[in-house]
Amino acid sequence: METVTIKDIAKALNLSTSTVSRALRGSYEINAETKRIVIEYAEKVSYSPNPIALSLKESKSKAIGVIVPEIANHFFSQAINGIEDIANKRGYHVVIFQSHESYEREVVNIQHIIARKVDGLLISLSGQTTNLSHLQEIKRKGLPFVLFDRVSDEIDCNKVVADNFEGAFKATEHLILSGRKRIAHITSPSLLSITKERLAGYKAALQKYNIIYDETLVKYCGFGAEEAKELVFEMLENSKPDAIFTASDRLALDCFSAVKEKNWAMPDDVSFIGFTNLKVAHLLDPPLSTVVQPAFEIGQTAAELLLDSIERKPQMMEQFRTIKIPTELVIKKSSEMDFKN
Amino acid sequence: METVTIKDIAKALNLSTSTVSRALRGSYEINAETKRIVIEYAEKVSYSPNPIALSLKESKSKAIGVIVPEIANHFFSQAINGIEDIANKRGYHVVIFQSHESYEREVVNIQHIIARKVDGLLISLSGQTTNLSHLQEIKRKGLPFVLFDRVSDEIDCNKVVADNFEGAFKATEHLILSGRKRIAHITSPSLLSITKERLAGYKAALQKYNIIYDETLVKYCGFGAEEAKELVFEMLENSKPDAIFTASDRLALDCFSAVKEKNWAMPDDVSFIGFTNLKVAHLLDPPLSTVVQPAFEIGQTAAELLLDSIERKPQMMEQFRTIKIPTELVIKKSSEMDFKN
DNA sequence: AATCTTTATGCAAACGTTATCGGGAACGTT
DNA sequence: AACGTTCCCGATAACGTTTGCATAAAGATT
Repeated sequence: METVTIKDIAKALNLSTSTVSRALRGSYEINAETKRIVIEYAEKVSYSPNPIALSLKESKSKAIGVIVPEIANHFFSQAINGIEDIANKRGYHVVIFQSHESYEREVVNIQHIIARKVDGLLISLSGQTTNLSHLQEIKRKGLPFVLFDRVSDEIDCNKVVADNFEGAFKATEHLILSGRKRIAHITSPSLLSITKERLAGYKAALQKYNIIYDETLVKYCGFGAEEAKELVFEMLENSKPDAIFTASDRLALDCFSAVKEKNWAMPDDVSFIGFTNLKVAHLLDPPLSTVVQPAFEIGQTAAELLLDSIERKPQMMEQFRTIKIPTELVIKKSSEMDFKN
Repeated sequence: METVTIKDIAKALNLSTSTVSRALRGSYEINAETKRIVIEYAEKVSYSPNPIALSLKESKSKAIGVIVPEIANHFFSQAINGIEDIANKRGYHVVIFQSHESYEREVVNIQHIIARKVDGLLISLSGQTTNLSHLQEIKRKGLPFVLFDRVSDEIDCNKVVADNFEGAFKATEHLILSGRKRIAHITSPSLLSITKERLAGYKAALQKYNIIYDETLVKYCGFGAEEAKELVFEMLENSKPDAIFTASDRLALDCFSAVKEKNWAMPDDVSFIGFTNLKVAHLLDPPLSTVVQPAFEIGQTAAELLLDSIERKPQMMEQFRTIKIPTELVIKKSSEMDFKN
């Protein structure tokens, strides 16, 4: 793995490393002719500076770290595309890690990634994360970071989220207006902030239309393989909902699948709408209504915020912001008007 | 971003950096008592070694780079999970880059990732890549790398692929056995090796059942947004296929969607089978038959091969291998028996 | 002619770590 | 008393780069 270094150039040209370094960076104090020679030679041997050495010296790396629960999730892979888009435009690399919804993996990932001297972090919390001391720690260290999508109230920092309240409200309202009364809400673990916000939107819509909130219709679902399915079976059996509104890509699919398995017809027996970014929603049977989060845009916004934060002069105190991005309601057959009413 | 270094520990404990370094690595030539003190103190101030400094010194980083066309593609995100699985178990990090099917981005990504001194590379070629000089270059430099899925015949190196011939053969044979005669094959750009192998499998199956190969039934499709759709429209119109067999996740979805848009019934008007890793295939309308590639396992195998290659003693010459992993045929309604025949 | 500027370059330190070498102290062996 | 061992530990160089400082040569100013 022979690589050309500044030293090699210096030796070949009978110059000192400092001169070469300065010539390459176009310093004014180097003779134009010397510069030309150095630059040409560097070009010829295809010199490229060693970013590791730079990182060591400067203690920064022009790289940002991203930690998401799962890249196989559409929402996150699209968000990462948004992050990459901005980061690359501004000259940064993106290093991606997955927590796989595990708190421990989230913590060790953060340690690893910090040790690698990234200039900042974009984090979407794992489903298991309750303790935020690892974040408090990086905040204390002064390492810039932005939370996105899966954020927490328990820490004051920059955040970018979809407007979960609004999305849930619109979805619930739509179900109500299409004649549904017993609307089930199957959602993520109760400690996630997305869960709380969506639940609040759901409740607000019920209230607006004077439907009494029935807590047996709300279920929190963890990340177990069969968990969602059993929950749906049990709910269909006992609570007899006439509509189901799910949070998250994963829940939408698992629950949708479970309803089909029981041969309940959608939308006739039960109307269905999910909070998802699935690209194939319109190809499902029946085509699936969704609340679509602008994942790409969320990623872009989070990256912008982070890079601004990184490049800010240290003296100027930062005012933390929470940016909310509107969602879009896409209605398909799975939640169309209930003609029985 | 105050970080504790070995120097700080040395100063605090009135020792030399070398002693601290050795104590931390448990060297036998350090007094047990001294070791204890150092280790305890390091623990207390939560020292963690600076991997950047190590990389600079050792010229290796315990990190491997992955370059894929698109993480939003199911096949690749699952493959990455397989890669991560092995890499983490063996103490390596994974740095992910996307080429977005662009040759130029592939090249600059490779440059970036090499400059960051990864210990090896896992690459799945972009759809645009024809020129392999960037790979020849890293081969010449002696940097270990493994090609997976999207590989090329034009370079001799380690490769891991699904058994594309077998998968295509089985899919085509299945269509024939269920009564189809005019089987269209919509596939990726002709220069990709997966394209050639799948086409070969398709042809072999036709031949086995004495069906004459009709080249108007084979279409190569690039990565344009509407390309696949128009191709399908045109094909349905002119070539009147009674079955469609597509390569890749992306093509399966785009073509499936196009067939539905034209209101051709599957499987009655046209039978459909795709080469895909879509998790939701069974939820589509109609449920989609697929040739499933063991993406996770391909990722694992490629990572194993790479790490072996990295950790091999330099003196022992490496024998390059190509590992083929069997595919699985999953039949659903979209390609069920044609009762009209 | 003496001094000051300017221009262009080199030297050396620093970032954090480890490996090589060397050496002092304590002990045992002749 | 002289020498060889063993046990611990420290100084230093090195990885590739940038930068503050020093300096040499040449030109400009008295």
